[in-house]
Amino acid sequence: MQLYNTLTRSSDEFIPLQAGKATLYTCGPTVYDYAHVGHWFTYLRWDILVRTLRALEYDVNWVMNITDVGHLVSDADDGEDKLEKGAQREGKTAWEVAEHYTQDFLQGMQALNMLQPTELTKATEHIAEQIALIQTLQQKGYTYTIDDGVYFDTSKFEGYASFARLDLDDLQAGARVEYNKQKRQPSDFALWKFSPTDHQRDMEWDNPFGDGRKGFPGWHIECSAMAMKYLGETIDIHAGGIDHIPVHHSNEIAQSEAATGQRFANYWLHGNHVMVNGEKISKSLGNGIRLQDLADKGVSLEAFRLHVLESHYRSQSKFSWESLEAAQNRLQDLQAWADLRWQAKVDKMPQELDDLFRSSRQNIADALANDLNTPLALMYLSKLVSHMMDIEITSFAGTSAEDFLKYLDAVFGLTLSKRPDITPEQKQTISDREDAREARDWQKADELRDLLLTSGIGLRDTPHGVYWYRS
RNA sequence: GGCGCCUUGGCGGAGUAGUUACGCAGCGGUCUGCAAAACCGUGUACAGGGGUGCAAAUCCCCUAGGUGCCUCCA
Repeated sequence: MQLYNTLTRSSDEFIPLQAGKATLYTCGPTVYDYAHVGHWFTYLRWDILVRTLRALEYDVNWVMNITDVGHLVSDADDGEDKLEKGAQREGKTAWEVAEHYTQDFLQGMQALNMLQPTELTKATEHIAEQIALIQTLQQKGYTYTIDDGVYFDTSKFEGYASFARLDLDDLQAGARVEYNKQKRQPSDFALWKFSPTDHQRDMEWDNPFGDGRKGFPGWHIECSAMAMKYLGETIDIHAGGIDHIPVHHSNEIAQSEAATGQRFANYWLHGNHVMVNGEKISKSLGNGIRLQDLADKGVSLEAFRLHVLESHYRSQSKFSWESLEAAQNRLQDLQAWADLRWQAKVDKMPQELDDLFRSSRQNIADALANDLNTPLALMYLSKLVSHMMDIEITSFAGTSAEDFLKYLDAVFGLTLSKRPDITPEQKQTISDREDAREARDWQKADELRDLLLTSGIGLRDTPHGVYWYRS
């Protein structure tokens, strides 16, 4: 499998540490607000990554974090983080806020038919691991403590700038207002923050770093601590949003590799952002469309998934209702095609068609294995479908058909193989309608057709005969 | 100010040198009891200018526009 690796800025052959196994860490949500479609784009990208790895028969050990503490709003000295801020806004405790949005996120994952990570880890449940990692960094001389917390000294980690290709001098020169004068370099980041003295935080823990003040972990340390706990000091693949390259992932690499002396991750994958009306999605722009908004507009989440697949994860995608409608139409065609498998007039596919399925499946697999080229993979599927809708409409039969649908569901996360046959009664109704048409009793024929429509069964009269589809 | 990325037909979106991408929508036609579908046909798409090559959407340079990061961010 080829993966575009941010570490090398090139498409590299994927070679796991252990043959046949793949360890994967993907950055999960910060649960202080509802996830918007941009978040789901990225999470669906990694869902496809896992599906592709599994289709290639890798045993995937996948960890995703839930950031439920410590994600600082800024470097300001106010000791405020997103959870605490969200809590203030909603009149709840930070714990309640985290729980609410965590549940919402998990429901979203399920609704989108996303795979479950092997481990879904909460930052608040790994405070001890984070403290231990910070202590290791202290012992190795990578940290310094100032009034508001323990910081990582990025100047002590050689190559800090190389991952993101940062120019630290320019970073310094061009840096905006520097809030924290005690920081040695602008790029230094908090490993641990002490609680503010003027108010009580909801989330805070005892720690060995200060003068007895309680505190909470910085954002970056959780990913390193949890990734290494579950996946080891070196992991195969680390994936996340493109925005994380210069800060979060640079920091993860610095603190992890400073602590262990080992390469943290061999492959770094970054998903590009999705734009709405030419702008990135952000709270300040008020364009944070949520899954609920899709449902309100009558867009199925499966259509949304297909829409995500229609662009490549590394290109800056566009989100629009028009595109979603196109995806919905495309999905309906795929579903109508999948329904053909119950209406075959032969026991097994003709050899020629069987060969076409085999080559299509190979092409799809190759496209996915080539840095997750989902749009190209869908092209091969569409070509096969239109060929069948054209001349092989009654030949979608046998285990080849079923296996192919299952393969599509496995790699794309669709539900084409799970679409059931219609009932014997419904089949009888179709047959009765055919009789009525034969007798040119159009009124009765139309009544029967309408009857089927009320149970979600549509009919198409084609030169190859009548066939049904679920609408 | 610094560092990147991008610009493909009405819309979305693949494609890193030589084949119809594909999808959605549209248009003309065939077929059809009707709706729908299906089938056939159809659009001089590669931001602009220059360069290299037998050959460029694809490589190089310039220009224009867009956009991302540098600050929390999928």
